[in-house]
Amino acid sequence: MQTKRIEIEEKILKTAKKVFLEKGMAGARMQDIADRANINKSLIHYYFKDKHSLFKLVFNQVFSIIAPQINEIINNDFSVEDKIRKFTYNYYDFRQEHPHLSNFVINELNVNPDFFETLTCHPLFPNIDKFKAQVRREVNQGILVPIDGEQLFIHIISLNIFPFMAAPLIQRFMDSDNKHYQAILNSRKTEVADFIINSITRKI
Amino acid sequence: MQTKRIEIEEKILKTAKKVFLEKGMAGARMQDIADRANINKSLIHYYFKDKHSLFKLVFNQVFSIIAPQINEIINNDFSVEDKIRKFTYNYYDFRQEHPHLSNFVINELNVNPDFFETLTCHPLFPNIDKFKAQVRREVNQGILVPIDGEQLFIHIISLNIFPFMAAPLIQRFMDSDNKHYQAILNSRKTEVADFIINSITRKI
DNA sequence: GTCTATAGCCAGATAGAC
DNA sequence: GTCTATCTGGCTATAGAC
Repeated sequence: MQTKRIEIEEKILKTAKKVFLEKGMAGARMQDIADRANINKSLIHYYFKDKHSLFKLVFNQVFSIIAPQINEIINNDFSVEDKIRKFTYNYYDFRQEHPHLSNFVINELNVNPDFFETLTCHPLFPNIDKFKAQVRREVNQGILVPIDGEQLFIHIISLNIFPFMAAPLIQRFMDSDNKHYQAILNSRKTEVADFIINSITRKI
Repeated sequence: MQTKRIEIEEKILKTAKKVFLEKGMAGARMQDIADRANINKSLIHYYFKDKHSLFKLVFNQVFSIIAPQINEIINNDFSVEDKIRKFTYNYYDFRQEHPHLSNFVINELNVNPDFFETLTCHPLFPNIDKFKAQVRREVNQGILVPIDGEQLFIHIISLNIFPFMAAPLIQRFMDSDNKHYQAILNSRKTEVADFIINSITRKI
């Protein structure tokens, strides 16, 4: 039955994604994936050859979720300010849905740089040239203070992504419970955008 | 010979640190540590019992390098502005010396939250209460625009740490080579501080 | 203290029955 | 396609000679 085959493939992929995201490539166990998916371990090999093949599929799939988020800053038609507000506002909900994503990608790429080969030819792989040009334009128009588009791009993603990546650690620096830290993250939906805009727009 | 014993212990620790930082706990191999340290694998067990004990030692040692960096923002007597400038300026060189540190700590804590037990009782474990109070004071004095100390703290470490953590990825978003990205990071030594200060100080 | 040899385990992968 | 049983290799850890 063709549909069942696909169902199972997807169940394995979905579960593998969960396990790889939690434990990373080196820490993940095929048996763990099989158990959580309620299937026999051999079936994973039947459908996906080996651990590495499965991982590469998951890795690309995960990147396909992240890439559009980044591209939103780069490719839509809003002003720089609106881009920042929109991205910052949406990022919180995105993280609620996909908590481990960026930790996973960044870490695996650091541990095993070979994976870049898989990524850089990805159809959605972000390139910030358009954003750089837009920033230059708005600086020339006097909307923004003089700032380099590359630096601004780094500011934006740093202020948004890092507080989630290092959440458990920062939370302890603040000696606060999970609920309080979630509230802090939530208020960053607007706080971060205000902070950036306040720095880069000309005051009257 | 007592001195030789200590020499070897330190050689193992130093090498173990290197390997754990590169590969993480799950990816590190005892054989790899032995080979790079030019000693017999059994010796590691003789000196440090097992992999886990060795890892915990390394982990705490690594955290002892990071903690003072964070505490610099929190505990010295400079104004908020000077703290930001100083930390931001020094962080680049710190990263040149210890490139994998924060990735390692943050990732291991995400994969295995149990390690927090080892950390939270660490004598240098940072607590940002003093910084919060200082920010509140400077806001009341009109030096800073109204801003929450916790949010500002998160801004500062995000803008500094993340660009290094995600360096390989961001570099490719920019389609630039390593040298260019290093230049970008280097100019952030002052750029980031200006960016923050520009947002949080009152304009004349 | 340092080595060799190996025990013992566990994980990924495969053979082969059904 | 799905299962059981098993192989194979790799890794941690230890026993024991020197």
